[in-house]
Amino acid sequence: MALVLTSPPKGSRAARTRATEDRILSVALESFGLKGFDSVSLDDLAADLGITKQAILYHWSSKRALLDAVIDRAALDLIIEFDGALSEEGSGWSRIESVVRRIFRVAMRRPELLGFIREISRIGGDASLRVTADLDPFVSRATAYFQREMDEGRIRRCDPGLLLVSAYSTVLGAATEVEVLRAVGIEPTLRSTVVRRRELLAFLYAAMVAPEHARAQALR
Amino acid sequence: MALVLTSPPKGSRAARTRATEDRILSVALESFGLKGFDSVSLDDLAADLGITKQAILYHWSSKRALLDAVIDRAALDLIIEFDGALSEEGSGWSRIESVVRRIFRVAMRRPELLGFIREISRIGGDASLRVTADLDPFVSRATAYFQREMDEGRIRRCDPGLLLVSAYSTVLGAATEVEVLRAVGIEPTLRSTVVRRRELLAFLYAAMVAPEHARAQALR
DNA sequence: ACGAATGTTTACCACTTGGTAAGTGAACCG
DNA sequence: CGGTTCACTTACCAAGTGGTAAACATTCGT
Repeated sequence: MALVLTSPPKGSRAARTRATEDRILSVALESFGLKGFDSVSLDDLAADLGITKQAILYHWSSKRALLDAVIDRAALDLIIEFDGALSEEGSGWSRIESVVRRIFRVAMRRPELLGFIREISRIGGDASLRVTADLDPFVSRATAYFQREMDEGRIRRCDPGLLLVSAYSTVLGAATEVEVLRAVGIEPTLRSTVVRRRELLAFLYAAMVAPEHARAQALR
Repeated sequence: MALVLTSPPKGSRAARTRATEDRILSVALESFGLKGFDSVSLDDLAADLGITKQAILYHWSSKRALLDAVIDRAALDLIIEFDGALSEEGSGWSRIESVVRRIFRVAMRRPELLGFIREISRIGGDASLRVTADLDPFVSRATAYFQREMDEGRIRRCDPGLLLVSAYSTVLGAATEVEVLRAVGIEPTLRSTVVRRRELLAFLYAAMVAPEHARAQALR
């Protein structure tokens, strides 16, 4: 009876509460990201979690409040996934390359995370403001990084914000638009993903790297 | 009494029926595209149209059947919007440029149309299959076009399907990811859209045009 | 050991959902 | 003209929605 993993409570009450809220946020993020906020009822969530809807409403006073919490967690997850790449060493292009690889990895392993950001964009209003605010520090770091790379002539000079958007939507699209891939006759298998990533890197490389720098690198 | 525009029925009964169905499809496309399929109830649609929900269910037997009809109409609209660009004259790059301009125009004037395609991708299943089937002829034309351009050395050689996806998601993203733009500090005004389009064209140009060809063009 | 705080459940509610059944008035056709 | 078809409405319904109230069990502080 000592080590039954299901019912017997482990850890302090506070710890278990945290664990429960964590589980709820996880499942909610996954469901909202894949199916959409309105398509997932509190009863659905509760059923997935093996609890009742009212247990969820105990931790957050409304479905909307739960959404806010999920937004915060998604932003945190995103930052954790990507911020490290910006801190990695390596020259300009290799760092961008590592970010792209990371996005692909996230898109494959956690499609719900990127889907959730899309969903929030569509919901708009306060939800968008919240995720924007949550991600602001990260966005600042990224644009500052682009700016530096441009100043040092390693990537083509242009508006850093727009470059970020272009790169973001290109990578996110290539990583997530499964249906579009299917439409052009590409089944999204692991192998095709590798090919896609390689093509995309070439695409981005040609678009971003400053011509002089590319020539200089090639001559080495 | 003769020219009251509201109530008095005009045209044959068949014509009026067609007009009603057309209105329903228009409003449904707009609502589904902007708010999502599950977020829009039949009552919402009916209220927007000034009719009753049952009038909608008279023309289509279920909400799902209505969705299928909206998919067909969205695909038709897309093809009408874009297919012409593929037929325009002009050299390789200028044709691509005109397609990009057209997508931006559509994204600005009819955001619901591109949003709807995204929504269908998320719904998946039969809905995705349907839109894929609807768009197949158009996709075939586009990839064939890319293939030809590559064969004649006007754009970089790569998988035409992947190139289409990259270009598609880049343009669609830059045109529609309003919230992301906001996050990087760009308010989506008309002027910023023009700037974005110009930057994006440079981005795509650098990525797609074959280097030799670009040099040859530049030397002219 | 005991009362209080905490996390969860059962019971319930008003409202909305997609969908059905039956009725109504106008347009069409003989 | 008279009946039938058509486009649509009014009247419902069962299931599901987010949310409230209260009961209940466990764990905590004392």
